[in-house]
Amino acid sequence: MNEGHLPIGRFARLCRLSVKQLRHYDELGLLTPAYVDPDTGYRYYRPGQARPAMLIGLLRSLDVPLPSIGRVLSGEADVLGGVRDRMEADLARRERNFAALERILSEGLPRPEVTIVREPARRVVVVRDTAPQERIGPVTSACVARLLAATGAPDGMLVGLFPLDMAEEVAVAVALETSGDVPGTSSDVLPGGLYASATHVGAYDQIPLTVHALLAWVGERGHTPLGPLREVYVSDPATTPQDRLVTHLMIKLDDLE
Amino acid sequence: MNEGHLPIGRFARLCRLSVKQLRHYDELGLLTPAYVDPDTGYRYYRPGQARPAMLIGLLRSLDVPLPSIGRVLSGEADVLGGVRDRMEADLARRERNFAALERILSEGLPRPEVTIVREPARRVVVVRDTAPQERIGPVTSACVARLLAATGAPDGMLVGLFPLDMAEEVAVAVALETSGDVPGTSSDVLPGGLYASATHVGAYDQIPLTVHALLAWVGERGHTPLGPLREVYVSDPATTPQDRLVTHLMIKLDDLE
DNA sequence: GCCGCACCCTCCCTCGGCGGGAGCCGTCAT
DNA sequence: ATGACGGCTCCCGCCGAGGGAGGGTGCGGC
Repeated sequence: MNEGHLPIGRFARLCRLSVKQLRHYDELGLLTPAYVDPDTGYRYYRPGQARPAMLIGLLRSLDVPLPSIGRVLSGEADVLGGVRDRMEADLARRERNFAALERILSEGLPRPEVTIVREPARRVVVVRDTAPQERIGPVTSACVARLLAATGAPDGMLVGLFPLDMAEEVAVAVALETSGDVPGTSSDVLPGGLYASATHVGAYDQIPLTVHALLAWVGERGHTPLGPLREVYVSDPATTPQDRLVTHLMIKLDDLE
Repeated sequence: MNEGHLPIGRFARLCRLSVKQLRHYDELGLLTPAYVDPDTGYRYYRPGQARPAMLIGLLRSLDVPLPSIGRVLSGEADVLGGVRDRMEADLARRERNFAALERILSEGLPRPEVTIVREPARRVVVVRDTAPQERIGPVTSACVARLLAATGAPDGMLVGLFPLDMAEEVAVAVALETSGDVPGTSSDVLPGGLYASATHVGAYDQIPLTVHALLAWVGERGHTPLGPLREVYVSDPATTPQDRLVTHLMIKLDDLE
């Protein structure tokens, strides 16, 4: 019984894990000691448990969550694929955040000029979709492509519409001003009225920076923004460098007194 | 007193924050309500507080920690620069982890062949430095450059020595086998004896994968690894593609019985 | 047989940034 | 006056540990 059984401290040194970690993994059922003394509660491990123990350490060092590691250890397939996908999305988000922070550091907080403009109601054709937050960019591009494919050449301003409260799934819409109906698309009317408007210069990824400044301006004056945010795409992203893209951001205001 | 004072829920909608968040920021002193009713404890905010509130929201959306945001709000300089540096290091680490996970997914867990070899004691010249974990790569390269600059052409095997327990600061050493003293470097002797050895093929970033496999092999047999890990650099990273780099990993064993 | 030391046990607190909910009270429009 | 909200405080949970309190054990030396 005592042959080759290691108490937790020795086993921890062998596997380069802490005693706390081993107890935690025992508690979660990831790595049960080969023998637990029923009187004292002492945990004893066999050297053969070093490989699964170190596998846990390896995967943890790669930021794989413990529940996923548990499923890997129990032989479930495709667990790591899912982890990989989540890590990839997380990585992309962090890269965007990092780029935004660098922009703030080099250019300061965006303080765009905000103006109040009176917009007429506009008759538009609309293409809609939904996307998780991190896929908004490509999904919007796809909507634009579908819209332009349906209408041919653009004959009016191209507008993106996004809800202000960013939930898990975001309803994305792209609208193009038009004079008549276009088959295969839904026609709609964007409401007119007073809008607060600011201009964003830079990559589409960093639009949230200017949106925040716009909404701060609106909030400071005690207005409540209404309805979806409008993004008027002024530049052609195919021919303009990312950091020169111009976008007008507009939000409808409630009663202006 | 009531002019333009908003209760917490209305202010939360205005700033696109949750009531919970606003209470939390109040508790931390990041954003104190303009007025708190001393009888009821009700918090009231002014529209002018929307800008700092939304700044908190913006920075949080970029993963800036709340304590750092607090220092930004109180006008401290260079806070975001520090945050940026930490984010950059974190991002690099996550990218390495992601690459390692992709390797595991495409090639499976590394299961290198492990052999026990008898090594002679080797007389070497050594260059030492210390580095935080995430800077081990470049610091090691710099040590190699210094070593080669001091010795001229390499006349023996090039070895990296790394402690097994990865602490905050890691002592890095690079050794080159030599027959005589070289001025300006320290001379040393690598101990001989029995070593467990495995071969890593791939980027230096992913050496930990094979190290884990090697140590698992050692641990499974009940041996305790001794002293620093040796990495014998077989390939020239200047002329070999990253995923073909060959490195021998060796660890001294205790008494083999 | 006994001492001491290293080791082991369980239980609880801490960190960050909230979300969820219980249980209670305030505000405001009808 | 009444009900529908909305506000308040307090506590728990998440994740993956680390830290420490307070107490029991294993083993070597005398």
